[in-house]
Amino acid sequence: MARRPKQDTCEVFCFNEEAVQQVKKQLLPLDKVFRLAETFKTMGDPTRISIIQALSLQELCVCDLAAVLEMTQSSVSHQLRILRNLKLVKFRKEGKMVYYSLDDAHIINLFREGLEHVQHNG
Amino acid sequence: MARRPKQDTCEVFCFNEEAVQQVKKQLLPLDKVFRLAETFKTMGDPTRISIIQALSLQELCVCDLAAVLEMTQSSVSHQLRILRNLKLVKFRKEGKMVYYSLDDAHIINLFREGLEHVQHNG
DNA sequence: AAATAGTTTGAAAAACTATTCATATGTTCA
DNA sequence: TGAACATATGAATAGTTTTTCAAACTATTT
Repeated sequence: MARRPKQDTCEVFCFNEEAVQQVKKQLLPLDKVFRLAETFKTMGDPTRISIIQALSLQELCVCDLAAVLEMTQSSVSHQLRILRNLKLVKFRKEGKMVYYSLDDAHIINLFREGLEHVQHNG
Repeated sequence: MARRPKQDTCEVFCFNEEAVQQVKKQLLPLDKVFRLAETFKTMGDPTRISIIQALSLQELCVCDLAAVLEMTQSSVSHQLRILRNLKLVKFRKEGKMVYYSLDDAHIINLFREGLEHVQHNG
C-alpha cells in the first residue's frame, strides 16, 4: 500500500491548535484507515469494477468472465485473486470449472453508492 | 489509470454463451466504469482517507490538516489537489490561508459504507 | 496413463503513484 | 518594497500495480 511519511511530527504548531487536537482525538485508528483504504483501492480499478458488476448480475466461471470482459483468462484470474483476498468474491468448484460470485452484500451497496456519486457529478 | 487489455476479443467461445451475451448487454458503459474506478481509487489511499475523515469532522486549513495527519504540508497539498480534481473537497481562501472541506455529501455515505464493510469483516 | 481443458501462479516489463526536496506563487505586514 | 508566511507545484525517486507470457496445477476423458 502507500508509504507512510518519514517524519512523524509537525515541528511548528499551526493555527487552530485546539481544532488540531480535537480532530486528532477523533481520527480513526491507523489499522482501520489502512483497511478502509485497501477496500477502496481494490475497487479502484476498471477491471475489478467490471468484474464486480458482472458478478452482481450473476455467478460466472472464469472463462465466461474473461469473455464478458474481453480479457485474457490469466488477467482475470489475477484480479480475482485480489478480490478473493479481500473477501469481496467467493467461489465454488464444479469439476474443472470455478464459479465466482460476490461474497458480500455490502459491496453492492458500496458499488451503488459510488455509482450514484458518479452519476451526480456527470 | 489502469491499462486496458491489448487484445479485445476472446478467440474461443466458452461455456455459457447465452449468459455471456446476457451479462455483456448489461455491463456499464466504459466511461462510467472508469469514472467509478477513479473515484474508488482516489479513496483508496490511507492519506486521502485520513484527509476525508478529518474534513468530515470539520473544515481545516492545509497547515492544520498537516499537523493532524503528522505529514508535511507539501504532501498534504499534493493529495488535496487530487481530491480537488475529483471534486471530493472544496476550499475557500481567507487571506493566505486556504480552508478545505468536503464537497459532496455522497462522499460521506461512501466513506461510511466502506467503514461498515471493514467493521464487519474484522 | 496420456491428453485435454479450465484455472492458477510466478516472473518480468511498462505504467503509475506518493512522498520528498527545492522552488514558485500569492498574501500580509512592517 | 521587502520580509515572512501559507500554500502550491515540478521534478525526481522509490515503491507499487497491471498485464503478458510461460509454465504449473487439477480434474476430466479417452
